[in-house]
Amino acid sequence: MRDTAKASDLLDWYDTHARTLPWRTSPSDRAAGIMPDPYAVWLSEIMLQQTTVAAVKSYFTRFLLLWPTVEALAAARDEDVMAEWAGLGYYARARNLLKCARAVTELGGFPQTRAELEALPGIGPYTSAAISSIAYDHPETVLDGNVERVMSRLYTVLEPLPDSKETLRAHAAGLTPDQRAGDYAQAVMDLGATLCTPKSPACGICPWRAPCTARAEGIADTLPRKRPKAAKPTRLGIAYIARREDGAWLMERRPDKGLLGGMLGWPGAAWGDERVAAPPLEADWQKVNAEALHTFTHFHLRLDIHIAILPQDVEIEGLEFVPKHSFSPKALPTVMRKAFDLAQSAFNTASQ
DNA sequence: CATACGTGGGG
DNA sequence: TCCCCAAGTAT
Repeated sequence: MRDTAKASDLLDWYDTHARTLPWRTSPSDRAAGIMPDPYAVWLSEIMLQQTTVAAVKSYFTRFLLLWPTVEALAAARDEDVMAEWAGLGYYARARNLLKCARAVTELGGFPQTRAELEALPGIGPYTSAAISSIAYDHPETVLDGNVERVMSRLYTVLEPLPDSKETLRAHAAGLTPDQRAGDYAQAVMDLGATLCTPKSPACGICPWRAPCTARAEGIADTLPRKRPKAAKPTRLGIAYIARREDGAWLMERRPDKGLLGGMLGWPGAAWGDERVAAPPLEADWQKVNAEALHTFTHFHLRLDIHIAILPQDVEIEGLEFVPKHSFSPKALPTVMRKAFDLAQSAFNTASQ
């Protein structure tokens, strides 16, 4: 008879192979009663939503330096937080981060239960379970992309995602231990991230190699199955990048809802099937001989760049001039930074 | 329940 | 080059 997967085998593996991460309390420290700061757990989990560990590390460290407590973050200015989040993507997370920090401050601290956590902005089924287990050792079951992959292989779940999600959740719940819930949650995700990887899983050194049914059948690397994705259409647009004579840049704060919501960007017509020539004001606009190319989650974008120098006295309704000394390309979403880089080259060429 | 929502790295 | 994907959530 084949082995049954046991949490203890995974925990033993985690005790010696846990990754060292800036937001993580090691299994030996946890065993000694040292628990992580719930604020750090929450912050890291929000940043890690659909985002790689490598991308998150520097943002996490920077946020903790600037805002060491949830109260400090709650008191931050919105535009400062959005500027620091720039480049990390999924900007609704940053807006919800502030809402959540302010709600938690009002509550006097983070709640511990899944239900209470899930009532907060930006915290869904996965993140509530992650915080409750990692910060408080509540025996909640985390189900993220890693766990879905591990469970689909351990139990050979052939039904494609997302239809198989509840089946996978049941398997994951059956394995979740009452003790060391936080270590277990991080262990199963570490397993998915380091051994049970999407393309070439390292089954030979997996602590669950014996009970893994997909490995026994030689089909581990084909799971989980997923429904095919829709092709990405290409949209077109124009970015109008204007510099005032004193060096200030003409920019707009995008509305909170929708793509790049709450972020600073360049004025320009809405992106669609064709480029609509609608500059924000009359000026001697020059078309830059290069496009900014960018791919979002669900479409490709080709952005023409138009540049102009504006006189000192101009004002435009709904737009703002960002002074030279407070302007930083790093505070822009990546597509806007790409557009800026092309514009800057053009400005430099024009002035030579 | 399906879709919108970023980005950078790897195969 | 291009597609896949990464500690998902909101609507």
